[in-house]
Amino acid sequence: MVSLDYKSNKPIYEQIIEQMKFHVMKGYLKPGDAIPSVRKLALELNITPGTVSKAYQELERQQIIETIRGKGTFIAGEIRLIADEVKLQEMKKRLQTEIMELKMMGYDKKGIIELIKEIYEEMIVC
Amino acid sequence: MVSLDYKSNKPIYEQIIEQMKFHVMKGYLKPGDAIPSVRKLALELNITPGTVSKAYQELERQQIIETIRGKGTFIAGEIRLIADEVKLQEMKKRLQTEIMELKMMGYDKKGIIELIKEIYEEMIVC
Amino acid sequence: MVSLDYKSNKPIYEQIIEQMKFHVMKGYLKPGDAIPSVRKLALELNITPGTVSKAYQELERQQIIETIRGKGTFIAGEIRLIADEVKLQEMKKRLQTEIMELKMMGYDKKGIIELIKEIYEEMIVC
Amino acid sequence: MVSLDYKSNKPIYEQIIEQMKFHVMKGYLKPGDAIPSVRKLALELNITPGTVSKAYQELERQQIIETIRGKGTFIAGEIRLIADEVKLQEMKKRLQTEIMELKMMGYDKKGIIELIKEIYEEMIVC
DNA sequence: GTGGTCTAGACCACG
DNA sequence: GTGGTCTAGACCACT
Repeated sequence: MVSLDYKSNKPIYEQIIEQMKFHVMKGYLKPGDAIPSVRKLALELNITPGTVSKAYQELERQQIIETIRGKGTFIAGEIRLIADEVKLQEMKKRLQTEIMELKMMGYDKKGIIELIKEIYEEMIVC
Repeated sequence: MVSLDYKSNKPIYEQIIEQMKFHVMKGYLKPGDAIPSVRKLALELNITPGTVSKAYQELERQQIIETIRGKGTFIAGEIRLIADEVKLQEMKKRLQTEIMELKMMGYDKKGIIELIKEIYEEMIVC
Repeated sequence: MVSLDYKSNKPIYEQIIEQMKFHVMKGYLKPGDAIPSVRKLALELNITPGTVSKAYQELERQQIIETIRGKGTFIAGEIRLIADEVKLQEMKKRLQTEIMELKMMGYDKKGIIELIKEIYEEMIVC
Repeated sequence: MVSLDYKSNKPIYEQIIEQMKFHVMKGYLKPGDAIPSVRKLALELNITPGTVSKAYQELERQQIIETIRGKGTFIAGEIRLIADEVKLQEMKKRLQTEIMELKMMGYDKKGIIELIKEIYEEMIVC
């Protein structure tokens, strides 16, 4: 369900967050679905529970999941990331950096759009 | 020439790298142009020379700049980022994450492409 | 494991890099093996952690080692130095200089080849 | 006569030394031949006289050239680099490093010998 | 003047 | 515990 790249410089807990979001976006996880307990997932991924906990806390903060005391953790009912202006600006900045990098690698506007489309399609299909 | 966001979680040296690349891409810095000395830029940015040095060394590794011993640092002759497969894969992964976030914020394919175009245009113009 | 020549004009961090590569090549260090933590090696060698860190970062760039966040540093899975053309040219130039010196010291072609063989054998055996 | 690579990390003065030795080895410069004055070469190479002077001093120390006061600088009568044990050991160490690097790039013993031969031939011919 | 290296020490995020 | 970043200051070689 969740596969980690320990060598990546991206923190483990962020990888968990990302993949959970991915599963939700693709519909593998639907509102109300239960997700593994902190301990279970930690055991499964062979990491410390603290790391999983950190991921879950952030997911809860973003209202992707909900914890019901004594019951477990579930995908939230209505999922829609809060699109605050600050967050959007940060994203644009990151995208700007990536686009610059692509340009310097020789991609032109058309090539970049193509690449984005390609990534988009891949994401939806598989 | 370089402006830092000291609050950002992005390391200072990376910010310098990014902005130098930006200036090169936009043509503000052309091959052969001298860039500020390590000490000078450090003074200007109110950081230690070591941090500037780290940025410059990484830029040299990427063949964006060239240092001439005892003389200073200059924009390299031929600038073209090496597009090795590993690097490209990493970039695609990062872009995938951004696109996913956008989708979850409500953007559809068209909207995302629009956003990319917008960012691209802004980058070229200003 | 690593022994430094503090008098050498060769930077300490380069000496560390070189010796780590040596150990890998000789099989003393195998893929997956943990290498000493930055602090531990620094203590052992009586140098500052920053210097060790610099060496490790360069080794990671060359894909000799991999760092796992919060865990430590390990010998990479597949080790094969990337043989880009630029690097090879630099090496040839250095070798050319050495060979010239040897010639001027009186070595002829045969003698040089003998010397190279000798160095090669020593390297493998001990 | 002397062509410099300002971008190289090899000091200018060392490049001059090397090339002078090269010319001597190839016979372009013979014992008794005059070499340019410090100022002339400095002008020609567009560098400061101090750098040329440093190179000449080292060449004189190695008994490759001789300065005759009021006359100029000349290639020494009998040229044979002093092959002291220390120097040889340093060379072997450097060669060892290069060979290791080659091995890790995939060269085997035969390939390395081939490369050395190749470099040797190139050096003699051109 | 230039960049490169190193020290001694600090703080941080991650697991 | 781990590695990554940064500071403040030093020394060095090169030009």
